[in-house]
Amino acid sequence: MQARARQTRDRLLKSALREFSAKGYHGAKVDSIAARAKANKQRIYAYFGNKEKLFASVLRHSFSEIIAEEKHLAELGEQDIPHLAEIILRHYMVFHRKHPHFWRLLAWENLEGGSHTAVLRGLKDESFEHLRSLYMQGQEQGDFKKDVSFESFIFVLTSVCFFYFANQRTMSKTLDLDLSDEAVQERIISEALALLSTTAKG
Amino acid sequence: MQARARQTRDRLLKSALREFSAKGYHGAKVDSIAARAKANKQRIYAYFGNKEKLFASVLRHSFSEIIAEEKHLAELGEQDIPHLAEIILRHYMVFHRKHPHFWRLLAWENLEGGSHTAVLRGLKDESFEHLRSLYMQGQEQGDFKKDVSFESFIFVLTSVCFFYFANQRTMSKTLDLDLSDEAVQERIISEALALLSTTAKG
Amino acid sequence: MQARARQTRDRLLKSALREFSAKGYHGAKVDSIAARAKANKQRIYAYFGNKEKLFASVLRHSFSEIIAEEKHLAELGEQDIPHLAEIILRHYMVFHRKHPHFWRLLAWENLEGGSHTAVLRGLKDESFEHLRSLYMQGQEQGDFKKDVSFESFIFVLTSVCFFYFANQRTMSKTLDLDLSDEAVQERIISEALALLSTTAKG
Amino acid sequence: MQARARQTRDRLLKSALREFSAKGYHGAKVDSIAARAKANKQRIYAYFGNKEKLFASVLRHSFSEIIAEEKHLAELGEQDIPHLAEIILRHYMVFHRKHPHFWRLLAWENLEGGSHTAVLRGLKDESFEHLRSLYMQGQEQGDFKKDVSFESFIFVLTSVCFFYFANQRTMSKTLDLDLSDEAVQERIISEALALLSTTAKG
DNA sequence: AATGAATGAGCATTCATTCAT
DNA sequence: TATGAATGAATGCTCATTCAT
Repeated sequence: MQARARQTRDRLLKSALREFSAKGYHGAKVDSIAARAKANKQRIYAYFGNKEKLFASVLRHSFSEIIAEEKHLAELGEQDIPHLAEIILRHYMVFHRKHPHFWRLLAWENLEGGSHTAVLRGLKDESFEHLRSLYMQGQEQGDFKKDVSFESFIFVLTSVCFFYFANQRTMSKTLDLDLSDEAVQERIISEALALLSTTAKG
Repeated sequence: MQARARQTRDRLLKSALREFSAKGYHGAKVDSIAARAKANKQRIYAYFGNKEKLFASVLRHSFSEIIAEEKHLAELGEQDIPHLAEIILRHYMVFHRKHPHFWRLLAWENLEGGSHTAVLRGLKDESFEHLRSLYMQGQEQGDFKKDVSFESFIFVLTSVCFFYFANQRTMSKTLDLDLSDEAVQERIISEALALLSTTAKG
Repeated sequence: MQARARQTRDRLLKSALREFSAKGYHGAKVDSIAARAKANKQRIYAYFGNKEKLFASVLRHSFSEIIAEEKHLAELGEQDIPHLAEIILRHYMVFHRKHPHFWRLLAWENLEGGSHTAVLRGLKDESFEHLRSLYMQGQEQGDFKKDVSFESFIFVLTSVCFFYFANQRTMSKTLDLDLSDEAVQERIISEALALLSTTAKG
Repeated sequence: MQARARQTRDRLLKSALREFSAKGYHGAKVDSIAARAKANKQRIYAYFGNKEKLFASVLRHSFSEIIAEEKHLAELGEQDIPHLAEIILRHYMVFHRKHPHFWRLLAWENLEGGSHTAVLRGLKDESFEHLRSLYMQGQEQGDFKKDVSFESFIFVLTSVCFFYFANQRTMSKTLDLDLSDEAVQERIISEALALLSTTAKG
């Protein structure tokens, strides 16, 4: 593949990411994707086969690119264990804010049948395994309750962060709070952490 | 409106709910909705105006029907305060399991622009206000931490339940747990409650 | 046919006249006609058969009603012969202004194939025959040129009047004159009469 | 635009002219236009935007093409002034016979709301201005009556020609004359000219 | 490699007409 | 007589995909 072709392909991927993220699979139009990429529509079929395969490519490509940034979590050390909940919670909040396409693509996937989900398998494994070992060490040390498994621990943290962004529109109305405001976000974070008094010492 | 018309209208609403819930606004097709309802396509325009208004009707109708069931929460009394977190968490888990369309419609709305969200305004207010007063009473009594507002409290509970269903597919893979299994669900619930040691007494 | 039915029928005819005149056969909608008449759509089929037959009825009914007013011309006497051109020209100008549906229905008919034209046959005959005899008498007397037949005479007069209304929109633009203005109309009339120096005496 | 595209576009324009001329804007169907042009329906939207814009294109294109033929009138010289009425009358009769779409499109426009008429503005101006100067010169020379403005003069001539074709069907019945017969046409022309004894000399 | 041209199935919506009460 | 309910064939327009240059 020549340099020019690579560039066209990249532009198409970027454009497709924005379209799919914004409008979902059915809402995104091949014409728009091509137009936004300033490429000829036909190139999509030349490079990706069809719309469906383009979607899968977008998922694979942007997820791996995004998740590459998660290294931060993989570099945590023993000294971080007592503040693990806060570190993770803040990490994901920053992460979602930085990568607004992530939760959207995930949500589309969960809604539209998840036929491309296979792509995701194993993507998070590494950092998760590291966090798991830190958490279990924390349980031994009495930092975390013994009756709360790592899965549940990470599940709750993940839920809050995802939900914060994914349901921002509707929850802002329900709670009469502007969740897009950073101050509000900070308040929710600190209060949620207070609620999750993770320590086993009570 | 005659009886026959009412029936046709109801069939259309039901069919539309299923279509919109399954495929979202753009993915749902008017033809399918009519076909599934065994009604003539034109009836949709006679009764609802157009696809968009049909969607709004579906939202309004099924949400109000669903939320009518939330009365359960509105009937909680003082004696329930100490177990409020558990009651709410279990309530929403049951609720989502029973009404699989709810989180889907909500998710589509959040993804597809949320232009119909106005419909939802005020729907939850009543039960929420009741819960809020119980929670604040609980704070006075020392059942709940004073530094955790009702908004954050309910936010975390809501997040976990919504996320449990909305991201079931992807999280099952990530955590290597079958979240559709009731036993797994029970485990997550109880561990999450352990994590949320809501009591102010430590 | 009962009184109520007769009223409904009449309202439908009136409404149909306005719709067909304004939008032509294809542009007029059965629903609109019924709605404007505040009648049930189905009545149209009960009373007239279908849209096409309704159109024919409108043509027949309103033409005969309109033309009944042409009696004025049938009452002209010998003393009017010298001013026949002016009388006829002014008559048709007033006529068209008073019955704006007339030229429209005629124009639709001429455009859309004229399949209903048979309806018109003989409608004008009476007054025409009277005018013809006056004109021929005028020719004998030297009021009119002998080399101009009645047909051509009436043709030119009719043309000017019809064209004045039928092409008002486009001719106003072409001539940069506001033909809907009564003063302009008067000017055109008198100048046209000057042009048609009908007298055989020069 | 490539050669093939240009051909397709031209075929569509031609087909659209026939359809719109025959059935008017509402009566013409996009499917028929495409079918008659042996082109894919979608091409209409690619080349013209939508039905409305196609109609405007047809109007603009065929009118300018037709009117290009009016040069004949723009080339008249001083020696033609005495016979101006006859020249113009015969010119328009030939013109209408040759371009049967012209009066039809005009008539549709006048009937259907004339929202596209703006397209026509200025199209005839040139030849009209030339005729106007010849006419005024003729008035000076005593060829034409001083009390008949150019507007009225041209109005009457235009009326007769337009009406002759536009109301051929209905007038043939009314006058019991076959206006489509060339001999009849010739008779009407010469008699009308006799009637319009334009000369100021009487 | 890239682009313009063409296609056919699909989609939301409308409309004349018929059926049932 | 009158009205509401239902139908099926359009109708203007879009879209993913393929063909030709």
